[in-house]
Amino acid sequence: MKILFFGTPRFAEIVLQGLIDSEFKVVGVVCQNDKPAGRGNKLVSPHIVSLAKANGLPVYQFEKLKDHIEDFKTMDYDLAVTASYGKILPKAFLDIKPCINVHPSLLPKYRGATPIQTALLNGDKVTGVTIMKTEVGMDDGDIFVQEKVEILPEEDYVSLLDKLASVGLRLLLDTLKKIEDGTSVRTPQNHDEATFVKLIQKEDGFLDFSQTTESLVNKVRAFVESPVAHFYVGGDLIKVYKAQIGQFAEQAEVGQIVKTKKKLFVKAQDGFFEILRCQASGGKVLNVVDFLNGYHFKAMVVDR
RNA sequence: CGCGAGGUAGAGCAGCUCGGAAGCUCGCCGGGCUCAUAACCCGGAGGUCACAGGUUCAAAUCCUGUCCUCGCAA
Repeated sequence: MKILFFGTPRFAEIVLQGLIDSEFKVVGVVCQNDKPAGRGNKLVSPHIVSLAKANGLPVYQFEKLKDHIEDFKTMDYDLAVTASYGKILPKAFLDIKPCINVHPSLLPKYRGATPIQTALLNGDKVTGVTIMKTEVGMDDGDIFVQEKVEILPEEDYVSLLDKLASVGLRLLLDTLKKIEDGTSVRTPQNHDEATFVKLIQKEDGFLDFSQTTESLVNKVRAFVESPVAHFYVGGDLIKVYKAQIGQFAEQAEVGQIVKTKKKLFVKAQDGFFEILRCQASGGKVLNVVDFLNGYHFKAMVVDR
């Protein structure tokens, strides 16, 4: 079975790698356009482009799929697979060949672009992966298979994404086999139970210490890749990559910074938010011990 | 040429304005103290101050160029 793959970020990369290694033949990769990024605003290709090229696969980066329907019609493939492609596929494309999607949530829960972050933000203990038919509506197609995945307390966006992607890959390969055999079965979603996730804005990463330590830690876990949980002290930006609910028996005002030789806390609504890994502007991401060795606090209360 | 910060012991930083013996914290090695610690004391090893030129009696420090890292914006 020849597969045309649609996907852009890391989640898609993991799935694509698995497909390449499988018995199925990937005939091409469609991903988003190169974008100006980083210092100098140089044009940067999505990571997945190098993976595709390293495996000799043609890469298609179309501004609008709608304008390339004829191109797709002439392509030699049997089935399209989407995984975090990042764009809605037009009906004209979906009408050409069947298309299935890998979605990292227990649909109909968490439809949309940020299911993994949302599960972490909400402090969920369980999430999952769903293989479903790609339709015009957002993540509302019939379900082939779904599997629960436990979220461990120390898990963050990156580790959870890896776990979900590898489960998703296994389920996808399973489903592809069944489709090939003609034994696949799919059931409609219960649309009444559907929930939708929000897109993430940069300011969503701001740590407001009037919130609970648990919600702050969840924010760190969810946003570790982007936009990264952060706050300001004395005008300096501090990004937090790893944190936990701290154990510290002292009184302090909300937003006050408390440090010992090897530990760094910020008082939050209901306790101490302990920073384990962070970064100041211009510096590298550091474990808290290294950070404390050199960083000079310009204030001992976070900026509002 | 989008804006900005930085490269100094294994790690994180200070020193640079105003040129004149390489310093702090952590780690490491050795010793000591304590019922105990989110601890403490003594000693030790470890650095071509990113690289290359230039100015000077003298450069981590001033000037020029190169390489690398990071924050912002998009």
